[in-house]
Amino acid sequence: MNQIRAYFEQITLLTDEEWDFFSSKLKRVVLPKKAFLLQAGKVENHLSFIERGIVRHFIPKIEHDITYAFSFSGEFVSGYESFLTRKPAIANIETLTECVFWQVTYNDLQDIYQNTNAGNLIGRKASEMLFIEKSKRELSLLNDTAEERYLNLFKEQPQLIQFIPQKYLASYIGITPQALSRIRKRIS
Amino acid sequence: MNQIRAYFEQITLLTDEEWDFFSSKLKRVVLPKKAFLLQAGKVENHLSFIERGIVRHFIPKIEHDITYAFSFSGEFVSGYESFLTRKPAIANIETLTECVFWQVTYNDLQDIYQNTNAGNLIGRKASEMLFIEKSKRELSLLNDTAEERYLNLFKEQPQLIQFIPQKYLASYIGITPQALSRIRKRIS
DNA sequence: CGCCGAGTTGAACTGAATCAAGAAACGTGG
DNA sequence: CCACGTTTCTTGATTCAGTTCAACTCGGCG
Repeated sequence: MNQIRAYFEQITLLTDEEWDFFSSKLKRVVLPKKAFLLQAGKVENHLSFIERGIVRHFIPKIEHDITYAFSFSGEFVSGYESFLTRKPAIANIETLTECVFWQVTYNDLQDIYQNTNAGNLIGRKASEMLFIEKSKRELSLLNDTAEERYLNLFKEQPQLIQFIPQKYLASYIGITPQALSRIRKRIS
Repeated sequence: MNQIRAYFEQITLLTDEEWDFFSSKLKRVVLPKKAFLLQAGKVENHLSFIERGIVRHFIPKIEHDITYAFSFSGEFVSGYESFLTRKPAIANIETLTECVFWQVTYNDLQDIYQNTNAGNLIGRKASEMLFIEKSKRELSLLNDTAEERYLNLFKEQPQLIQFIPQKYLASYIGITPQALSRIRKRIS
């Protein structure tokens, strides 16, 4: 759990009381590979810190799913849209490896927001960071070619390519597995 | 300025003291059509509420700009990535009509965050909303065809189509003006 | 009146989708 | 630990949406 405190303290120093209050709300959860952290149609009730493992966010479709994000150890993960709006999630979140999470519930988080200054600040900063990430992704989708997105993925997340099946990477890039296979052939 | 207070009070009720503190920081700015609210390369120093008018966010490119967002009266606008990170903006923000803004500076906003509970809360909620919007856009770019994105624009922002030149809409959708012209012909 | 930017239309081209089939990798049970 | 079946990856042929380049029209403005 120390890595969670360290994560927060990149944003703001916590008193021991603040940390005790927050950490008392955390519950450790272990999921095997290919398990659902969140199912489409249900309301996301957790914010989860990934101690170990990789998860995939995807929209289920009849023809083929749309994988639109991955999350890794050392990051927070949630069906954040559903978590914030309290509406059913349209996405699934699935473990790609065995995962260890530390979870806080929605109600406990609201409690933290209301009772600690640090909580509200961290919540704001976290949302700001998420916004910035999505903004970068938007520009990449508008501006870069599929090949450029694949190469950027290599550069920024080399660990991805090893553990994540290509069909998911393809979907994340916005192309079919066949097209990704051809791109890989071309640039190798 | 009352519409700003109303905007905030969708999130949380403000005491008169809180509102007075906040509104004392606001400065009214009027810009003509085709003026820059923010220039790429400069650090965004303002968060601006649009009392009247429309602006366009775009990345300047040698070949052709990438228009990636619009903002309208009744909304806040900022080169938010630059504003948050204090790094030079990569985007321009340009008025498409004459505009009236109410602006708060970065330092004044930090002041508000530090000295009011409501400020931090509103900042968090605003960032959360922005994140949700960008998430929707991400899915639209990954999943929808250009034609679907155009039709969605019609449905959700009918006022856009009248006031915004098609070449900007085309860029926003992620296609060339020629392609948009053909789509319009096909569906009409 | 003439010019210029925006929009339209056409023709050739291109990156990726689709459909289809074969090869490789993976996991599950015996 | 091997054998089988399933899934993933690759490769080919065809189709399609959108790009690019180019020519032309239209409307507004100096």
